[in-house]
Amino acid sequence: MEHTKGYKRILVTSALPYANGPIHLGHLAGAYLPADIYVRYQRLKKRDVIYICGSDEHGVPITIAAEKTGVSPQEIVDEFHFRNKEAFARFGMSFDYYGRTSSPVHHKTSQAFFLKLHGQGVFKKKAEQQLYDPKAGMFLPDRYVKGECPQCGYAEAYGDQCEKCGTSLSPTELKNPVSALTSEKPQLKETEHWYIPLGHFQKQISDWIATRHGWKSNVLGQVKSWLSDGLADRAVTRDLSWGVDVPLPEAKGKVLYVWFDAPIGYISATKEWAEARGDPHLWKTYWQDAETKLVHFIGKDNIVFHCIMFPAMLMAHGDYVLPNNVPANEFLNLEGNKLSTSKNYAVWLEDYVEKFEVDPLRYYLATIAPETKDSDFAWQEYLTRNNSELADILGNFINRTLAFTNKQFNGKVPARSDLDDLDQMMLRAITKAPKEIGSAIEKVELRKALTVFMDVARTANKYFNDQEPWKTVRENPAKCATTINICLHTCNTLAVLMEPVLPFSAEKAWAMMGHDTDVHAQVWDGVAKIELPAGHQLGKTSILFRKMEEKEIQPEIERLQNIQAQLRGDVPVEETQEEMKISYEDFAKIQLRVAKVLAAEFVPKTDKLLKLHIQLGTERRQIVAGIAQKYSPEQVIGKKIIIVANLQPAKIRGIESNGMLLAAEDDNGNFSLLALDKEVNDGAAIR
RNA sequence: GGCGGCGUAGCUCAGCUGGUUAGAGCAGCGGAAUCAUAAUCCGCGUGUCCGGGGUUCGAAUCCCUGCGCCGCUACCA
Repeated sequence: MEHTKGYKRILVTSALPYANGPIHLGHLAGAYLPADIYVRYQRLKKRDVIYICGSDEHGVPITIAAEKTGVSPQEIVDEFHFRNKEAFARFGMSFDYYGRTSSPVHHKTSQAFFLKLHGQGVFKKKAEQQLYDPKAGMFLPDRYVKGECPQCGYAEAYGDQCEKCGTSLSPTELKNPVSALTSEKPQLKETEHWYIPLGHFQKQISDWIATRHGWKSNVLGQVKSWLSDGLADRAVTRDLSWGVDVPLPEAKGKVLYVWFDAPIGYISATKEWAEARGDPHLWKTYWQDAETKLVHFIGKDNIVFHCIMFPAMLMAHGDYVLPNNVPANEFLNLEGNKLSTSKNYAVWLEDYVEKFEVDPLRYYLATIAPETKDSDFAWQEYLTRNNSELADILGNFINRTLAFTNKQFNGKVPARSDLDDLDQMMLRAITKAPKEIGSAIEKVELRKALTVFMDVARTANKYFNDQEPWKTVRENPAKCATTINICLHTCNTLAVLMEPVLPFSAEKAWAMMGHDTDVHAQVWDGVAKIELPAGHQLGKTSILFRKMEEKEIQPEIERLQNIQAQLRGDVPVEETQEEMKISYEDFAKIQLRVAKVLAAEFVPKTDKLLKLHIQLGTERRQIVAGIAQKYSPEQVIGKKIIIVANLQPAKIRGIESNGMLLAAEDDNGNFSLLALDKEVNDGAAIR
């Protein structure tokens, strides 16, 4: 099942990650790791392959993130572009080029694409009524309109969805809508946009889909569902200041819709790659020559864009190849729950690489790749797979072989002599493995590939046991030499076969085998026949996969459990507190008073605590406050602060605290003691 | 509401176009071995294959239906 038959080159893309947040495990398992494994394998097969990715940097969520943090959209995308690029590199992602859609080449490319379609009369122009903020002087994206939810009455619903009851909305449905930018009441105003009439491509797309063999059932299912619903017109422009300007004089203040420009990012990034190689036209070979096999790796949320809209755009344009396959993955869950970027329920790649080894994560994620259904990442299982498979089966086989060779043969490859049945079976196993693993990777069945791969190491351990070289070393040295010779060849084979999934370990293993060549440049098909001549000196042996301990992953598990507990409401969360209305009587129970700080000192052996002596009119008290990370004793002595005077006394780290100081803290960790506007005497009550 | 995917041993999952006593890994139990990262190898158990109906000589595998989980999409058929 050589999918690659009939093709001269392969162009692989992974979904452009959206540059408003960091990369997490779900992204990796779905769109990035499978592609990287696929590409690394194709390189070892000596095929002409390039791997293209980059940051998707336009669209409303980015302008919202910018508003929120008070910086420009460009600053947001700069931050995440470089952070994500760096994190990917540390994870071993082998992109040939990692571009970004804010680049000039991309702007030019997508404008040219738009103009070509526009020139062919592909688009429809439609006028429609949209909400407009007169004070800000702009049309409001759905997310920028707030108002009362018509379903549940929640006052802070957004124009696209109510966060409270979950119903999806359109901005005109909201009662008492206001602009999120200026709080002005938005007005309906006419605006014009260009639409791509996808319905015109319905037949062409259906016919093309019908020729797609070997596509995954989940992908075909989604596509057919869309097709049977009938394809509708879809806007390719919108009123926004952040994005690729629509290259028409009458389209001032309009940009290309992000869904339209993002996939063109694959093309722009390929152009930039070609330029960087000093061959500016090379990109055309990969995008416009029918002998190119184009493969898009994505998550299931992206199916419609890569199987319907982008192909329709490419068909309309006419110069481009269409995707050969779109092996979309399902989603990865985390410890049994859905990942959530906004709730911080995720494992972030940049955090992971600071604390742990990369290859065990690549291995575990590949073994649980959500190929046919959602799968689950569990730290405990990650640890088990690392210890019992990578360390005990694969690593230990290589280690026992090398240790034995070092001890009995001075670290030199012993000569092979007559082969018995077991020897021949082992040799057959390593000859057969590249084909089997390869055909699984070719079909993007990574779990299968990994199972076959690990079975080679299992077989090798059995072979070692059955031949008992520790006995034959005395009784039959020639047989012992043969056994170890074959084990060493097996190690050599494993070192290359692990490269797509375990690139860093492959380098280590290859060096341990005494090679000074590049493991990434080996030839997949000939791997079992690579010669290790008798007398070849092996490199220095070291442990390939370290065993991990429970205590290393315990903090990670606890962190996730805490977040879940908060989401379930076991721990009160801010939102419910905000919502709770209290009576004046409730408020009156709290005595707030002004206090003057007389003395302050750090509480020994704590990070956060200060012990304060305060004056409340005629009364003196001692309180303990958790502000030491933000304020030193010197900074607070003499200050007038606000305290809760009638709080039950408590002992904190054994020190009595008779009251609580008030301070404000925002989401970004900005922290301030409450202070007074004018001078009043200490002890004054607050009402 | 419509559509799609999935529902198999304690856990995580394989089982292609229907055909011998339904499989693997992990966990558990027993044994062998001692070269090796307290590593390896061998043996052992359990399953109304989500429920119900149907097609067939024969279904985990095909069809219908109900339930559950996940996702896409929506008041428009």
